[in-house]
Amino acid sequence: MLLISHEEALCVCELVVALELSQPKVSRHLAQLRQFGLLSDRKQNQWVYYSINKVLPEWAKTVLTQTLTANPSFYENDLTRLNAMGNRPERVASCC
Amino acid sequence: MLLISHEEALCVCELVVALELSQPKVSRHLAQLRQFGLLSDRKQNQWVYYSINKVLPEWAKTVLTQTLTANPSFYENDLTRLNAMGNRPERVASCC
DNA sequence: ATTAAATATACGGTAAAGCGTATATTTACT
DNA sequence: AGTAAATATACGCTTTACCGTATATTTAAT
Repeated sequence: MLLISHEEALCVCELVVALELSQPKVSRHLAQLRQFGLLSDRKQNQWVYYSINKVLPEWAKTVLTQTLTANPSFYENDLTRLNAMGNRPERVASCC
Repeated sequence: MLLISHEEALCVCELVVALELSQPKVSRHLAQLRQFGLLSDRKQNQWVYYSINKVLPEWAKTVLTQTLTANPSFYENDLTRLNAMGNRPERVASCC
């Protein structure tokens, strides 16, 4: 959630690299977060991008951003791996 | 956590009534929250009062108060039962 | 001293979560 | 058409969480 919040949107394969978790594991967890309304997904070509659900109540968004900005250490390693990742899918203009 | 935050401090028997959960269940969960540094406890006569750990980082306190003030419905029923509770132990001046 | 209230915890069983593997599906590329 | 990449999901197993019951401990009241 923090990493996605920081990056606006991430696809499954990016999260697999950043979090160093298996693809089914990431996919399953994302499915749950989406199911419970925390994330939304958007399909683009062969990739599925997950982002923070924009209809989340304001207090929930505040909780996220507070946690994010106050704790860079929570995701710095993930971010390092993400930035070191080769072949990251390119975003298309239509999305943002 | 929300209820305790709202009430400053609650003892186990108050939480048992407010949450309508068994005494061992409440006690166990409180023990875990304390163990992980979220709550602190203070013994007073035969009661143990749990409160939000004051050394929690600022962002965590913000998360709590944001969630608390934005969602009274999360704990309104608990609060009703707590206020309807008879024989609530009296706080002693030495504590606050 | 005995009893009662408040709390904590040990034990055992049940329920839930979590994960790896295998596989299905969709899309892109040749 | 065939292959490869990205994603989702079903299945079975293992691990963890969770809870009720019983009981120990501490403190207060009689």
